Amino acid sequence: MKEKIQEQIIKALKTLNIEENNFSVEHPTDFKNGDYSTNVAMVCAKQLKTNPRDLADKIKIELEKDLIKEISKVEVAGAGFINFYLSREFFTESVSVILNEKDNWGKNNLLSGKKVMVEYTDPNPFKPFHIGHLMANAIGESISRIVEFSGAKTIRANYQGDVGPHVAKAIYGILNSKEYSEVGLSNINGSVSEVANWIGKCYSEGSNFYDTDENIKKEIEIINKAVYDKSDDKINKIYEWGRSITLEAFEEIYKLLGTKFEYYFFESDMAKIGEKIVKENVPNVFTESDGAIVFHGEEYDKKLHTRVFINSQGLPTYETKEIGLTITKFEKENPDISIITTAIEQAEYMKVVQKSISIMHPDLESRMKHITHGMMKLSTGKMSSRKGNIITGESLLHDSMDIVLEKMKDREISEEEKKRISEIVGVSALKYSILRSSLGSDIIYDFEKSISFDGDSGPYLQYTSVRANSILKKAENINTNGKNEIPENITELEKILYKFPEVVIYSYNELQPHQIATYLIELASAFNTFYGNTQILVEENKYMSYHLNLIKAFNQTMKNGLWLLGIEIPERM
RNA sequence: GCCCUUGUAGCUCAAUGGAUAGAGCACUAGUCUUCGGAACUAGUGAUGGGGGUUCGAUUCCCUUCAAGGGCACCA
Repeated sequence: MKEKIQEQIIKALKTLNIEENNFSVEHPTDFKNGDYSTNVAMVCAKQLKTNPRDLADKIKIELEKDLIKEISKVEVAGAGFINFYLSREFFTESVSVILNEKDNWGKNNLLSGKKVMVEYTDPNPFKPFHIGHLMANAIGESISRIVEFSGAKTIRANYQGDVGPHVAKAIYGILNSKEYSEVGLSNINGSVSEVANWIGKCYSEGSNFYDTDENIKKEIEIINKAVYDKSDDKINKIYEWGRSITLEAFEEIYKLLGTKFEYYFFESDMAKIGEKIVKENVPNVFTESDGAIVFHGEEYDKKLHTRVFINSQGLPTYETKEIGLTITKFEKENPDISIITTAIEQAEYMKVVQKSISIMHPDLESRMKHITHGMMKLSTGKMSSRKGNIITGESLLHDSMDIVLEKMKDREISEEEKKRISEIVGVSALKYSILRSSLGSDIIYDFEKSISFDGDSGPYLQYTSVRANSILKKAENINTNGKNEIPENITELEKILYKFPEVVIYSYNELQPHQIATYLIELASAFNTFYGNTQILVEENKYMSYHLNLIKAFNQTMKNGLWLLGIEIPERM
């Protein structure tokens, strides 16, 4: 539609002998200024040395000579805006387009035939899955779906640190725990998530000892080495046990969150691959310095800095593993775009690593994208899994689910269904609170306020949908014959519905899921207004079919939009 | 010290260089409308400070203040 309007304007300019293509056609923020608006008169007025409003009037007259059927009215307003009002036919048609396209409504093919790999979540075995991981997961999943909606084949990947000092600290904590010393591993029982939490606690304790006791620090370093070379049977046993049980616990969370990964990469596998690449590229890319192998980022871009890739003891650092990972991804899948989602603290680091890769493989430079989210912070201070003052993802999910159960306590629904609903709604509350704001800035997590169930929230969107569904269900048995007139005035709901595909494209271009969230809130709010002052299922209503179609179109759009945020809609709530 | 982010209503967040800066929470006043009140209607209230570019700046540039992150052997 936008393109059609642009064509009309260019045609009008031609007859007026004006040359200008630097104007824009946009949606005005306020509906009373029309459905589309152009600034063309203001842009041209200066070079023609005329008053923008007079010029706008002239252009308007030209436009009106040959108006396309989708436009009912053209007006000049404000400082010289030309506003276009879409016609009744346009809106009626767009509702039927939605009903035809169903689950494909809103898709585009900007990435058709392309392959996109998205890496996100990245929790570490032996450490707790905290709200930062929850954040990365919600964002990464949404980005994956937005990319998928744009026609790409999407590959989801997860990168996990299964070696390193954190593992040794956890193992030390386990070895010195009361539970282990009494009975060994055989008697540490409980559900998978309970055991995983216990391991997380052992990590935190081991970490405290590491920081405060020199002797224990040395012990932990010995364990660390043993983990690397697998030289100690007792440690190997604990390692295998702890690794698999924490990974299993993560898997339970992914299931609840609705994520399914195609690839799991582990740091232990990436180190060797990266090390080989780094060593092969000394001295042309990497250089030796003080016994270590480093990359001087600032030599290529003064905003970058130097980082160590292989330390002076000959051990590969995280940077080297990142190279191994990146190259592995391209070798295995050769994605057209490789997206990585991490916290913002990795931003400067990633720029340096990606620069080093770009020098070795110039063709990859434009294909690597790093998106960052802010840090999740407690209102009481910074979270640290080392200090143990973290909120685990699991406890947060359960708190959220408990609130839903509490709200439903008087409803006559089976306990089993209530549990299922609490999962869908609880996850939605959490995901929405993460996805509602743009990526990049910090989220201050306040225990009381951060999960919302009304207003600007995930459950509000679900609730609106559930109500709409409820009407449609009741309408199934109603005879709508002869009730299919269409009112002349256009609802705000219709003025929002047709914009959905544009929002998806915008959201993809910016890689910003919150664009979808913001749109859906506007949409739900418009629906609730419509719902509030329209009587839909009364016998004498001649607009019944039109109203029901509008509700179906709303529901389809809400369903597709919530899918992009990784949120399901329950049958009832 | 250098580099990167971010400063919008009391709070949490929006705003593709455009029109009267939008929401939610909180607060105030209403709606018990039949189809689900996790709702609806209305009101109060904001661009850190100072310059500049522009017909037009929350948006771009400069400067200043403030917060967060990063800057060699952690991940």
